[in-house]
Amino acid sequence: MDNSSMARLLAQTADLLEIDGGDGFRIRSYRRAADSLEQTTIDVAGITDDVAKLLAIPGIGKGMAANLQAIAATGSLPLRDELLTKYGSSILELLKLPGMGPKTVALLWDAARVGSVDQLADAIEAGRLTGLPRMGAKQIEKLRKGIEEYRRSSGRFRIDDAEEAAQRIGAYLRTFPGIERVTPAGSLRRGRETAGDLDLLVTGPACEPEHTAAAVEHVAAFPGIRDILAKGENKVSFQLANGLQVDVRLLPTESYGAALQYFTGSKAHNVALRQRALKKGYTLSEWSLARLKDNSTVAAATEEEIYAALGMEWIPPELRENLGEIEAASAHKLPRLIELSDIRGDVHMHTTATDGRNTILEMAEAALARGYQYIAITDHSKNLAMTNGLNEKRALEHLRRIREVDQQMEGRIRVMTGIEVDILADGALDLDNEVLAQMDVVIASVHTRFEQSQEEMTDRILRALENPHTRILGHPTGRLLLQREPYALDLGAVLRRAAELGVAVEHNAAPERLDLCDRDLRLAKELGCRIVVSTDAHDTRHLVKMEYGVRQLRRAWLGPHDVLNTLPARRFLESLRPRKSTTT
DNA sequence: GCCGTTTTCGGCCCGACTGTTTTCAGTCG
Repeated sequence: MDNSSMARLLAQTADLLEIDGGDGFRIRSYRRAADSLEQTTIDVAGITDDVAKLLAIPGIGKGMAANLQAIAATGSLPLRDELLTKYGSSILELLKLPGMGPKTVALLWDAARVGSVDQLADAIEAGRLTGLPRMGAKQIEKLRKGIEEYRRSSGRFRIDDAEEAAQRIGAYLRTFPGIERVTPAGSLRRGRETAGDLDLLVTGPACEPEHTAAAVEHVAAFPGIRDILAKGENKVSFQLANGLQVDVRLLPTESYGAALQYFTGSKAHNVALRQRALKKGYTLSEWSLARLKDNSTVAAATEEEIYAALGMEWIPPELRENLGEIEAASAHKLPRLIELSDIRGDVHMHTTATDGRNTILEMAEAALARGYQYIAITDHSKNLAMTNGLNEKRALEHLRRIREVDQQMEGRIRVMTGIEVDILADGALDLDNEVLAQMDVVIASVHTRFEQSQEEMTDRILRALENPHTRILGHPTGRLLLQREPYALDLGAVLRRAAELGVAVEHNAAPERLDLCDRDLRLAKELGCRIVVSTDAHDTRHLVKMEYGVRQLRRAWLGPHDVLNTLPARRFLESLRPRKSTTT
């Protein structure tokens, strides 16, 4: 079992203990152990028979080591199983509803025997919640909305989870002699934020017609499979433990391009493309582009050939949504899209000073290794108490240390000073202007989404933009993917004002928080916003998430000139809103 | 349940906000 799966079991146990009213510190130690397993590079399953090595992992003591051994031996944890038996296997999904914490879950269980989202919906309909402590009309309405949202989003998976699964399965498939290429198609290849399922296209000698039997068996023997849904001559469909459905297709090499094109989609793009093929006297299928009159093949082995035969440039998968890309490709006027290698710096990251896991120096070294020319260290401000946010005094101390590291790097990489300052309910920033004035990069972000109306939230952010020290608006929509709606705000008004004032808007690249969707990014460009893409890294390893952010930018048709942090360090800083001097 | 000790037990991130409250419990970050 991999570390993430073990971590999930520990985290679930923590949630269950909390519902069960267990000791808070014991619960936290389970959470900490889970985090630790996510972070460590050690393969924990491989060392469970060596207690000394287990104890060397932070957050793992004698008790937790025994838990890990139990997991390795049985695939589960006795305490977790016991609690799931007590409360039912669906109890944890309730925690995903907004405003629903362990205490409320416990209350609903005790008072109404509600143990799942469906049961909660029934209980609300039947009016069984009215009269319960802390269950007023507003609270019940909030739950009702939360259930709707939950039902809408369940069934889709975050792109990084899908990607991780694709890589794991791909690595496994390639161990089979005769399997050469494994390519993800579908929404993963198009770079969407979520994927409903995973399409993997496989080619190689073992995938040629009439010879697929052994390869099919190999696919079906993938260790992570929960359930096989279908198994034919050239397709295996299965479900992973997390519910993600995977379709693996074995393809002859000569029709690989046609299949890749077909299964990459989108549907709208393919429909438009097929219409175009028909006009030219061709027919396009997952097997080939062929002449209508005699069914002879025109192109099939590569996508490039197919698009070329239709009189088009090859279209990057991110653009295939039938939003004008077919016309542009026909006129040979596709834009030069931004690429990961265009990014010269990452300007939003946290360190051990607040809730990050690496030091300033470690972040700088990791960014240097990625080939960046600069970074900005932007830790949290004091209002985020839970993260050990910086007050004025600590922020200035931190600024000094950032400058020291900058010196230490001797020009190999520029380390800019910065802060991610919190936007309070009234739109004020939670640090003194004298401190903000000394920072290279001031990112102002909303972190708390209390019940503000759309007007109030918009106003809150507009006020923050007016603060002359705000240089970047951080994660503007606060959307937590697949869990919450964005907090309602008039994004158009915010982006318009940001453009007027020269405040850059951040596209947060972290997949768990992809913030401006491709449509929002198109709007930002139309309105003339300066756009910054950054990872919000809390760990050196998070720096790679830049890749996901860049893919969203590509989906929005953005090029290198549309994004500020493709510029060299000095020009990047000059392109931000001018710094306000300290004294007025 | 972990940790760091003053080696045997006490400490373990905390402040803002909401709703249902008559003074506060619960959630969130």
